[in-house]
Amino acid sequence: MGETLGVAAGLVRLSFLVQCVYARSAAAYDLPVAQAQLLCVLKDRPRGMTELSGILHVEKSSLSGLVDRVERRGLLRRTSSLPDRRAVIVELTGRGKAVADAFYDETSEQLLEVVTGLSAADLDHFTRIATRIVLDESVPAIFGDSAGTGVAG
Amino acid sequence: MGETLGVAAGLVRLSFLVQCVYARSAAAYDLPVAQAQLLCVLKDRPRGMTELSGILHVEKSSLSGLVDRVERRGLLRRTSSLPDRRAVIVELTGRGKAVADAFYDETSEQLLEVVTGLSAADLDHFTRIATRIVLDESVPAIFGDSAGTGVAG
DNA sequence: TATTGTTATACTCTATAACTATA
DNA sequence: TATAGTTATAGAGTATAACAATA
Repeated sequence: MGETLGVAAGLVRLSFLVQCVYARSAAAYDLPVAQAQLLCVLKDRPRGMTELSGILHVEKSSLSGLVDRVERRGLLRRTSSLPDRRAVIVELTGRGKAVADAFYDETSEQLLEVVTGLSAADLDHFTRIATRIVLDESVPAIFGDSAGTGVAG
Repeated sequence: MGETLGVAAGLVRLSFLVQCVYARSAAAYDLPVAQAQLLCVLKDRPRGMTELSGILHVEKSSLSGLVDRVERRGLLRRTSSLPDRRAVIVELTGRGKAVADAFYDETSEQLLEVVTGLSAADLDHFTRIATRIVLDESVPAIFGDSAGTGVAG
């Protein structure tokens, strides 16, 4: 052994690896990464455009086009919010929900394989620390239905 | 306490966080993420187009355009390989090297801040495990000059 | 006036397919 | 024939600025 990367290099390369796995899984569902990400955010509940913009860290104008493309695939629909007639609620269709669930499960599985070589103790420790960082930094809930809805610093 | 994400959610959200930090840092240098990434790969040594294509996981045709745009900024130059006259060697210019170094240092610093809340022991453990995963999976050396030149599975 | 969302525009990034030049 | 790289083309993704409708 001996080779040790710094924290920063470890984080960036790990991130690159995760992106690759995510992208490969998305491609298996014929989805661009951005669209798969949107599906995952909408997986558990409908969201407003401004809300989605904050979660995904994209401008509302960019989001309009992204939602258009996913809508064209029949995976989501725009609904109008009754209380505020300016607002739009974005929600998955039945097919959208099915695709989102399948993609989520498949991606989770592929990611588990990435950490297959770790001991149970290391895996547990690693998960705990990663969770800690992510919650500390208020990373939005772009994957997984549990905690975290804020906007990352 | 109580809130715990699964491994997969932890990995994806951590990756999202790292991407955000990376993107913000790149923006501070007026660089699109892909261009910053290319600079980091070239930071320590020149590379051929096919080699870069494998490291960055992009088609050579896409890479041609990417290299064009960075070249137009005066941050790299194409050199011809003497032994094989088909091959092209891509290397940073003086300014490119300066920008790459500055971006790399700044990004590393920003990423360190992300793990500021961890104890020394946790940070050490985390880094060791992340390094282990990244080396096990042969993640290319897209950041940091140490080990890893293979192509991710 | 402020906010919600869209449209117009321009650029980056990406892949596929067809191509040139060299090996 | 095979490999190195480019060009052509088309589409996705993004931001900025200007706009419409509602609050």
